[in-house]
Order: sequence, then structure tokens, then C-alpha cells
Amino acid sequence: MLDLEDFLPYRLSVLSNRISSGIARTYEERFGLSVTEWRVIAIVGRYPGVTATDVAERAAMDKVAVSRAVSRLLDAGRLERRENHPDRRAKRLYLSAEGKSIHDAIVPAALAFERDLLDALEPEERRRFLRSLERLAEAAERHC
Amino acid sequence: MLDLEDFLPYRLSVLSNRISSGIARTYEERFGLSVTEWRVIAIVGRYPGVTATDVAERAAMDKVAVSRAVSRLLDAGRLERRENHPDRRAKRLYLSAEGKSIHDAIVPAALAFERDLLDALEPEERRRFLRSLERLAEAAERHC
DNA sequence: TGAAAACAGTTACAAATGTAACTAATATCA
DNA sequence: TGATATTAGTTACATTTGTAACTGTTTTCA
Repeated sequence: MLDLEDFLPYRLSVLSNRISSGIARTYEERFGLSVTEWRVIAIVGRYPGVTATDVAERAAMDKVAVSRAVSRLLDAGRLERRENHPDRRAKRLYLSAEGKSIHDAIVPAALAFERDLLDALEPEERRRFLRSLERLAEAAERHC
Repeated sequence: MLDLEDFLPYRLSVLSNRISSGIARTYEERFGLSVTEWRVIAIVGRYPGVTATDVAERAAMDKVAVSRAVSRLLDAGRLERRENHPDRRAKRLYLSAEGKSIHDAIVPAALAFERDLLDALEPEERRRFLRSLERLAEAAERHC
């Protein structure tokens, strides 16, 4: 007998979707950013000069999804792209001034959202939760 | 400064996607079921006679997604639909014999997968983790 | 060297998903 | 009662996403 409501994969999926779309509302309404675009901005903001492949790895996104998000962001003037010597296949990515200002507007809101969530847990409980989450991630990686 | 890799919403999303697609492989390969179809089968198997709207609520799915999954499952002979008196708008859903056999083949695999994951945590750690997860879900619901 | 394999990124097509409008049935309440 | 609103489920259209094949470049190694 399986109760979907008690089933861990299902609970994680519902929670994750709810949280993601909660945050997404912020940057969708204010900047018309999709989740993938926001992730690209977050990665490029944190690691200026990364390539699209780096972004895909760090954001656990498909390279096609990254390519599409990057091209939308370039069109919108939110991202810049420069040559990568000596490998001319890859291009280095940077936030434009506008991309930077979007980044700097979203990051505090995202962190505040995260803090609000984690404030539902006691400090010790929070540490334990994050550690357990890490163990689960390892177990999932081993298993899949 | 925001490190996507440490950001809770992102970590939850990656973990949830990894786990979901890990399980999905099982029923995709063996039965050609999508995630939504599997969820419908799980709900109808657990609560025979539910309506599509009930399924949507219990599975946190969009009613259009449910409608489409149900119609595919009906076409494949995996689901049956009977009249619901006295309200003739809604139809009651049941697993067919084939649907039941698919359900009974997947459920143990799904539960084993969940157990493998949770076995990465000590018994006490696991209880705490699940409790924290519940608190987070409440906080997210409040916040979103 | 130079032929073959691997890689970065893009494009094209198919499948999945979200949104809005729709049909048919039931509920509401003046 | 009967006009209006609500509900269950479907359909149609637009958008998003995944898969495979592609271009141009670099690496590998016989």
C-alpha cells in the first residue's frame, strides 16, 4: 500500500515546486525572468567568465536549456559574451550592467526567502536538516 | 553573495528531480508510464472510485494534466471510468485488471527505492528529517 | 602529420505543459 | 421557478522542454 501523500519523493517534489514557484514569482513579475534565466544570472554573477558548459554543470541544467537562456539574456542585454583564448569553441560569460543590477536586486530577496523558510526550524534542527539533506543527495546519486 | 549550490531551494530542486527521475526510469522503461500517469495510478489504486478532481487535489496536479493522463490511461485500458450518481459531471475512476497489475508491480519498487534513500539516515535522524520537512512545507505554504 | 574522436554550442523537430476558453451539469438564491 | 454562478472535465492554442542531429573547433594518438 502506497500513500502518495506520505511518499518521500512526492513530498520533496511538492515542496520543491512550491518553494521554487514562490521565489520565481518575485523575478518573473519584476524582471520577466524564467527559472533557467535566473539560474544562469546567479551562476554568472557568482563566477564571472564561466562558459555555458560550466553553467550547465553548476546549475545541473541541460546544455540546450542553458544555450537558450543565454541567448535570451544576450538579446535582452543582460549578459555579455567574450572570446575565450585559446579555445574558440567556448565563450566567456559576464553580466552586463543591467544584468548586474537585476542580480543585485534578486539576490537579497532570494536570501530573505530562504531565511524565512529556515526560520521555521530551530538552529540545531536546521543544521541537522541540512546535513540529512546532504546525505540523501549522496544516497540518491549513488542509487541513480 | 549567493552560492547556488548552497541555496536551499536549488538543493531541494536538484534532489527532488534526481529522485523523481530515478524512480521514473523504473516505470517508464517497464510500462511506458509518465510521472503524471504513475501518480494517477497511485492515487486511483489507493482510493478507488475517486474523481479526476479528487486526483488533482491529492496529487497536487493541474486538472488539465490529470485529464490528459486519465485519457491516455483509459485508451491504454489501464483505467476504467463509471458513472457517478447523482452528479453526472464527475466520473468515478478505477484501475482495470491491467492497471492493477501495473500498480502492484510498481509500488514495491517505489517503496524499496524510498527505503534505500531513507536508509542513508539513522532512525532518529530520519524521524527528525521528516518532521523538519513537514515544518518547511508549512512555512512554504504560509509564505507562498 | 593527419584521421578519428571528443567537445562547445546551436538548431530543428517532437513531446510535454500551462493558460484560456469551452461544454455540460449542478448549485444558488431572489 | 428560473436566471446566474459554480463546478467537472475537455479542447485548442501558445509556450516550454527534451532529444537528436548538426557546425565548427580542439584533442588524441597511430
